[in-house]
Parts: sequence; structure tokens; C-alpha cells
Amino acid sequence: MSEAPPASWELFRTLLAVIRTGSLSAAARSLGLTQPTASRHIAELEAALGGGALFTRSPQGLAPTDTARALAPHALAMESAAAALVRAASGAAGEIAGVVRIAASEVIGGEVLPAMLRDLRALHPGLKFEVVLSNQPADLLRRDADIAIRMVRPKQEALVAKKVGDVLLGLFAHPDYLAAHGKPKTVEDLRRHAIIGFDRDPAGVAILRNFGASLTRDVFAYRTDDQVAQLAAVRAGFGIGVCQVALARREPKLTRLFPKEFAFPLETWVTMHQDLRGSARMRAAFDFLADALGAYVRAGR
Amino acid sequence: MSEAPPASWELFRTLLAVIRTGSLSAAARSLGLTQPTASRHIAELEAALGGGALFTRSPQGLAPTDTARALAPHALAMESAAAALVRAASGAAGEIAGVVRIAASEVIGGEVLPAMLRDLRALHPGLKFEVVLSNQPADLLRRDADIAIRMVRPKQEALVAKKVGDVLLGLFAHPDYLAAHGKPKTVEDLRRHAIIGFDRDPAGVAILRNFGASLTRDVFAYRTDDQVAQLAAVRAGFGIGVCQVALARREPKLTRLFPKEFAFPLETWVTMHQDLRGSARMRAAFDFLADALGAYVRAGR
DNA sequence: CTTCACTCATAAGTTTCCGTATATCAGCTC
DNA sequence: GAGCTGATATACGGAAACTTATGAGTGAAG
Repeated sequence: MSEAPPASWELFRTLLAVIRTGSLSAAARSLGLTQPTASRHIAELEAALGGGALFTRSPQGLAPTDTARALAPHALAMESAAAALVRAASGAAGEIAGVVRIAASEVIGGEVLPAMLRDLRALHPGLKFEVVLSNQPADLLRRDADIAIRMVRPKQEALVAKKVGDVLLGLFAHPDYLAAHGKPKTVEDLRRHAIIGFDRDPAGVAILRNFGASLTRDVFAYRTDDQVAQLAAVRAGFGIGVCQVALARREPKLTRLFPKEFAFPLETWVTMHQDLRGSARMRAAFDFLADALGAYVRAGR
Repeated sequence: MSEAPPASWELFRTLLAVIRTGSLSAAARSLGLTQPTASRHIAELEAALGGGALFTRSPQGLAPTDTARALAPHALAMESAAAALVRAASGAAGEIAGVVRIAASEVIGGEVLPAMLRDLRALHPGLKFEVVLSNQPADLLRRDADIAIRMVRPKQEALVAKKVGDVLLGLFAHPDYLAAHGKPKTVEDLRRHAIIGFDRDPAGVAILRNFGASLTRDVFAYRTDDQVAQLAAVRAGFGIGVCQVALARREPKLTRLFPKEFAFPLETWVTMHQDLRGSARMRAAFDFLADALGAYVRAGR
């Protein structure tokens, strides 16, 4: 067992594609290669990594062995880093131009970010944006995004973080709904209404239960963990649900309920990887978003 | 500006080597390539990344531009991930064999780990170890190591962490030193002795100042942030310094001073990346180290 | 001032690697 | 069961990439 020569990084990329797609042919297609090339890459990699088989071949495709499965996260990390590298190179250093990849929750990303990015781009027309919408925000340390907007305090030291304030959550309903079903006068009244709430997300369910002890998951008439869907249900007049106050202010159609009793603060942070501090466009986007989100947060008070 | 085809990952590896070495020739040597190949790789990369120059050529070598400098951390991340991938593949899945890379402080790594790893290897002869000694422990999230032993509570959720207890720090001196200079009777006495302490590390300086307010940095007769050097100075009979109690117990030559008054607990954690939970050998090493360090910690009480 | 050691660039030769074409096997539809 | 569509494996020719060889420039040492 002599020391094998280090495998070409290119092979890792093929490995990842094969694990993803489950076949040499599909992997080759996705990479712009041909099937024999992918086959050769895997064979080479198996040889370079000590000879153990990485896949079990079959006419249906390649099934990864346990070994190959263990390699997948590392190959993913390489891919994220490669993508981040290409983004970092997408604008000349010093100029505010190029690609910025932003991770945000679905509501922020879908309802709040677009207008902000429009204004940011008006300021710097050379900027391009990639937006990743997920409620489990992409890990900046994995370089899945350059800038993340998160609702929890970031814990990693390798990050630059700025708190923009507390996004206020309120209880809202469409006037049509209230006209048809009446306006609840007390918290207990809510139990008789069509409540729109979370399905499984424990943190989400807790928001309403903390408000009124009787507002448990089983009284919800509309359950979904997708906050965009919740918002849509409120707007459609289905019932009463949670919505960011600053967001609802923009649509005077929605009526806020129990404004004094129910006001759930959600601390909000803009975060960026330390490595990106030196990049002019990342800094510009970071500062702009921190400002704009600060204004958004203040609008909700 | 058409969408460029994604650059080969192999080019990123060359990029990193060129940034590291500062010349195409040296980079090529380090990669087992030739200089024209490295040259072509960089040219290709410059073309693929939008045409901007990454280096300024000169007869002295290649100086990275700001753009290239911004890419370096991402290329480093790729390299770490690639190395972690190769390590992960170094043993058959399920078997307890292959390479485990461990990050630890200099003292733990130099004085405590060797015997533990000897015993672990006796249990599993197929294991090989890589030990990274640094007081700013390598970031597991960057995959610079598989397992880290740290003196602070890990904050990242992506890590598996286990607290093994508190390593106790005590004040020690060699009997020869005490015979020559007398044994200090009170804390104030210490000011007249040859104290071995930290140089710049604020956390280190604070350890002694918390003990006696008068034990500020300026009374240290031997200042170094290298804890191995501190230990060596204590062993050589230079003076009085801080040492892990469990470590000093092994050498009955060292005498502990103020055992009741000075006992500084340092919480100790063994940590591992979540991705590695499924690996038999990583788990085995993790569990073994947690046990062994637990025993070590208890020996210091 | 010459020489040596180091750099990068370019041209030519050789190897390696990739793509095309073909054979084979499994499953699904008709 | 024939035929279609998916898969992998293998053979072979050509293009791409790497190595070798050479030239030119810079800086330090003798």
C-alpha cells in the first residue's frame, strides 16, 4: 500500500455528481461530460482512494456504498467553496459589481428583500443577486451564501454580524373575514375562530401558545410550516394568523388584532463571513441591507 | 459576457499553490507539474473567471492582485474539504481503520495525547493519526481536523460535543528552585519570586491576575505565550509557573504551591463534525478520547 | 562585470485523456 | 415476446493537455 498520488480535484466533482444523480450517464450529462469519462473518473478515484469500491454497479445505475456516502458531505463542502470562489471573482476587486448570494427566510426573501435589492441595484447597477430562500438559513460557514439574514443570534466567531433590531410579529385578519365572522373580543374568543398556525415547527407553534395558553396546535384550522402559505391564507380571508407588523402595514387591508397583547419580537441579524470583509461589494450589500432592514424593523413599531 | 463554462476544480488547486508559493515554478514543483502547465492553468482560470488578471507577472514571480487574494480563503476551504474527503476514504466504512486528524492545544497534544493515542492504537491497530498542535484550535467547520480538543464550549450547532470535565491548573515549582530560593508562604511572597507567565495572551495573563491582584504581567520573570515553553521552564527549575495538575502528578519532582488557593478550572470539550457521526472510526476515536480525557481530568482533582 | 540562480514565456513533441461508436443487460410498454 | 428506453462497459481515433527544450529577463554573489 504505497502512498497514492493525490487525486485530482476534478474527480471529486464527478464523484459528487454521481452520488447526486445515481448514475454515470446522468452525472455526465449534468457535468457536460460523457458517460465513459464519468466511468473512468470513478474508477480512477476508487484506485486513488485505496482500492475500495465506491459504488455497486448495476444496469439501473450506481448505488453508493457506505464509504461513498461518507464522502458526500465533504464533496458538497468543496462545491460550495468553489461556487463562493467563482462569486468572489465575479466582480473586479474594489468595484461594487458582481454577484452577491443572500440567504433569508421565505417571508423576508419573498416579501421584503425584492424592494430592497431593487434599490441597492439602482445604487450599484453592476450588482447581481442570488437569493436562497430557506427557513433553516444556509450555513455561511459552508459558504452556501455570502450574506444571511437570520432570526437568531449567530454564534460563530468567524462571522461578521449586525443586529438590525426586532421584527415584530402581530396577529392579523382580512376585513372580509372579520365582517363575516365577527371580531374576537377576548383571547378566549380566538378558540372559536379559524386560526392559521404552524404544523410541526415547534418554535412556530410556541409563538401562539405563549400568547394564549389555550392556543395549542389542535385549535388551528389551517396548519402549515410554510409562512408564505400562512400569509396567503390570511390575505385570502381564511382566518386569523401571524404576520410581520411591518409587512402588514404595507397592505392597509389587513386588520391587526390584540395589538397590545400580542406583539412577538423576533431579533434579526445580518451576517457575513469574515473572509468577505475585504470585498467592496459584499461590504456595500451588507451595510445597505443592515440599514434597510433597520428601517423595516422600525416601521413595525 | 456570455456565461462562462464552469472552471475545472483542478485549476483552483493550482491557483492556491501559486498564491502560496508566489511563483509558477514553485507552485508547479509543489504540485508535481511543470511550470508551463501551471502558467496555462492560471491563464485558463483568468479567462474562465471573466478575464480580469489574477496576478501581475514579473521575473521575480507572480504577485496576486486584490481579486486573487480574495479568492484564497475559498480555495483553502476547498483544500481542507478535499483533505477531509481523502481521510474519510482512508478506511473501509464500518471498520475501525484509517486516518483520524486531531486538533489539540500544544500541552494536551504534546504531553497528554501521545499515551492516549498509543492505547487507542493498541485497541485498533488499523488507525493512523494526524495531530495538529495549535492554541487557536483548527476550525472543525473548515474541516481542518476531524476531532478537536478545546478548552472552550463549542458554539456551532453542526458539531457533536462532549464535555469531559474541568482540567485543573495549579501553581508549580521544581524542588531545586524551592531549595535555592525558599518556598513562598503568602501570595504576596510570590512577587519576590521568578514567576513564569504569559507574554501577550490576555486570557493567560488573566489567570494569574485573578489569583493575586498583584500578579500582573510586569512581575513575570519569564514571559512566553508558548505553554510548552512555560512547562519546560518550570521543569528546568527557572521558577514558579502554571501547569495542569494532572500533568504534574505524573512527575513527582514538581511541587505544588498554594493548592487550596490556586486551582483554576479549564473546561474541556471533545468535539467532532456532525458529518462524521456515521463513521465507525471517528466515533471510536471520539468516544475513546472522551473517556481517556475524562480519566485524565479526574486524576487532577 | 561576469556568472549563477531564479523567474516567466514560447515552441515543439509526446502522452494522456476525452469523445464517438458499439455491445450488453435490465425493465417497461404494447 | 418484440421493441423502446434506460443503464454500464469496452475499443479506438483524435483532440487536448502535459512535458521537454529553449530563450529572455532580473537580481544577487563572486
